[in-house]
Amino acid sequence: MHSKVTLADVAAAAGVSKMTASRAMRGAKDVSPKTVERVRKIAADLGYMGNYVAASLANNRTDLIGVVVPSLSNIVFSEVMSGIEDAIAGSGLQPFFGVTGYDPEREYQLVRKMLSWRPAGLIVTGLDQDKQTRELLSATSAPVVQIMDTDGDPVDLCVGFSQTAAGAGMAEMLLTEGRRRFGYVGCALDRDTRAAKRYLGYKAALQSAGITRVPEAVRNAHSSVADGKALTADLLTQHPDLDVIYYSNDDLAIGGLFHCMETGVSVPERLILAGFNGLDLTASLPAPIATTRTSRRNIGIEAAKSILKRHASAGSSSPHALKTVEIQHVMDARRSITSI
Amino acid sequence: MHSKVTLADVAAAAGVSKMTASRAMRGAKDVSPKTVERVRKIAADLGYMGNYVAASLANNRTDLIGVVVPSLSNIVFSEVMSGIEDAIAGSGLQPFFGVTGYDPEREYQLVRKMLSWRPAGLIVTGLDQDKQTRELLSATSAPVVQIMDTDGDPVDLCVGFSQTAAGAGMAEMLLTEGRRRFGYVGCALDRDTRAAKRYLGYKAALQSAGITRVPEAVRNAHSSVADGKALTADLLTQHPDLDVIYYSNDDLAIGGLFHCMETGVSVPERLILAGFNGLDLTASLPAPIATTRTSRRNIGIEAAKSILKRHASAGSSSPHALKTVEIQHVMDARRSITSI
DNA sequence: GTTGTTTCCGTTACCGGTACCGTTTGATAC
DNA sequence: GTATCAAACGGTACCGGTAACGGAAACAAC
Repeated sequence: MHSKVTLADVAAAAGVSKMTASRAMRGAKDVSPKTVERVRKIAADLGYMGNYVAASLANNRTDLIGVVVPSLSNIVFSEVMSGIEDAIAGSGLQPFFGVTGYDPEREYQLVRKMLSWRPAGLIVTGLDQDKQTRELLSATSAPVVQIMDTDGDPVDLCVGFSQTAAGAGMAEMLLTEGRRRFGYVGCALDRDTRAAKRYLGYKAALQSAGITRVPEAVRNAHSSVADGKALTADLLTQHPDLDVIYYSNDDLAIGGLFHCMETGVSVPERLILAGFNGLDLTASLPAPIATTRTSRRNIGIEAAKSILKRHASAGSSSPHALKTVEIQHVMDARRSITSI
Repeated sequence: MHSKVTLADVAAAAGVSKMTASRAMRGAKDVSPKTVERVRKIAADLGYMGNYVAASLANNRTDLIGVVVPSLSNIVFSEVMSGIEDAIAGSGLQPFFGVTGYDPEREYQLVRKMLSWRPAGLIVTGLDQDKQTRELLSATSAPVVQIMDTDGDPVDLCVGFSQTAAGAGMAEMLLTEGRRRFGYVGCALDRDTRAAKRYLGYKAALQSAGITRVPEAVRNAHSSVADGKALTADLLTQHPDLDVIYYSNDDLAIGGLFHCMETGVSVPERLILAGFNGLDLTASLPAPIATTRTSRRNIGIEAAKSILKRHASAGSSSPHALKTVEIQHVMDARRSITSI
């Protein structure tokens, strides 16, 4: 076992100073090729493994990017993370994730913890952190990217789209399809502020069209296909005349579709179902549902890129690198609505 | 801005030594309650934020748990991660994730990187790492948990179930259902060694029953519902007489189901479709498919727990804490097959 | 031969905490 | 009044690297 080989050991074995060994291992200049080779060989023989903790402390920066998401059971966030991964791959940076479970207190603790690691950047979901979390985020010198939402006031960088506009856009599309009797099914609107914003946009757009009555079936629980099925059944029992139902996401809408298939409600002829996210699955369903395709993968990619950009220019930055509060990238969810 | 407040600053402001400030912040003993209160107040006023990097270096341990998964687009791993999160919550430990994309080279690099952070533990997916990765894993003093698979030789701890047995179990169930004409649809079997193992178990069980001809449609690409649809179409065109198709996972099977619904093949009467994983979605489908329910959430939980256990006893451990190669927890996938 | 100019390497001083051990102080005991 | 002891706090030496600077040797130019 070679459990605790340090750089000093390698240096000693190679007959050079710690500093030279360090340079050789990192591929820095000011070392002769022969020495590099020798040091590396010895390091390999000894089973030396660098210590990021020490290195990070020494140069006062880590190569970690903290990523805060509300949930992992929602595939959307997995895809965001996947995009981040891809954008970062090869840059030497390393993402580390944390899950809040839509709990503001956990979010605060998580952000604190992450900042204690002095990350190279932070990516957090949404714009609606609570006050103390916001304070933390604005006090950091690391770049902070808020993603998935642009309806609000970003702390630093922001990559996403307007949730309100997405909801409104869907309503408008459905109106032009000639529908008039709108329903709504949602889950966890108390905590999922983005879903709530979509609902607001949806209702506002309908209101503008003179439609004020929007029967709803909501539940404050984690959303699932099974919930979509059950809530749709509830809603249609109460309001059998509906000709469109908007769901807070695709999972619920798919559940709704399955309910309709089992009870013989023809989709989309008699009833249009509209979800949100544009999951791959929706393209393969036996009957078409409407959805808003969100480019969540790209959101992850763009978020990571904007951190990389800052990171790259970090060395040459002016001493007082001001935080540029800006919306880096806005994806237009309104434009990516799948019509029926 | 209070960007670079260190413990020394806090100590100076409080009129105590760094050491006392450190103890006060950590809630260690040997500090008077008054002092603790004063120091903490000043720390809060100054916006002091601990530095995990420095702390970790000083006491030679981090509270990080590295988690290596092959993919994030597969919801199964999200759920594993979710289980890990839950089990760890409140323990002070912090998971950080990495994605290999089923690439052994990336897996090696990732494991190296993670170990360079001197984590409190490592959770990696599968038992089939390549040689150099295995060497890294066995050289570490941190506990290593390999998950999702027990058909092989674990480096240290292991939480999972036998993939081979799962495949065989499904075959046996289907045989007792009276089926005789078996097909198979799979994706990425070259890289997803666990799916490959299930297929082997499946074929072996069929062989024992005297069935040697198993038409297959496979594709070396990332699996999706759309692929399931397409591959099922291919397979049924070539072999319309099949009365059962086993898929390498639920996504593909769901795609198969959608294909059957669209082409009028009655499921499960004429054709049984069998997937793997037991996704929630499968319970809500308009027609029943068979699947193997894997308790992936529990796998995550148990894996994290076994690391916590080691972590807790780390202080009192003997100097030569031997690695105990053991299978900590085995879930029996064979027992959780959903019959039709 | 003297004076640059590279190239390569070592010395020193940290980075921001914590373990370990020593010291001071007040209280209690005798 | 002195001995004893626990509680509270400080000094020092690290943890394992790296930045910054300095210096010696090798090579070039004049």
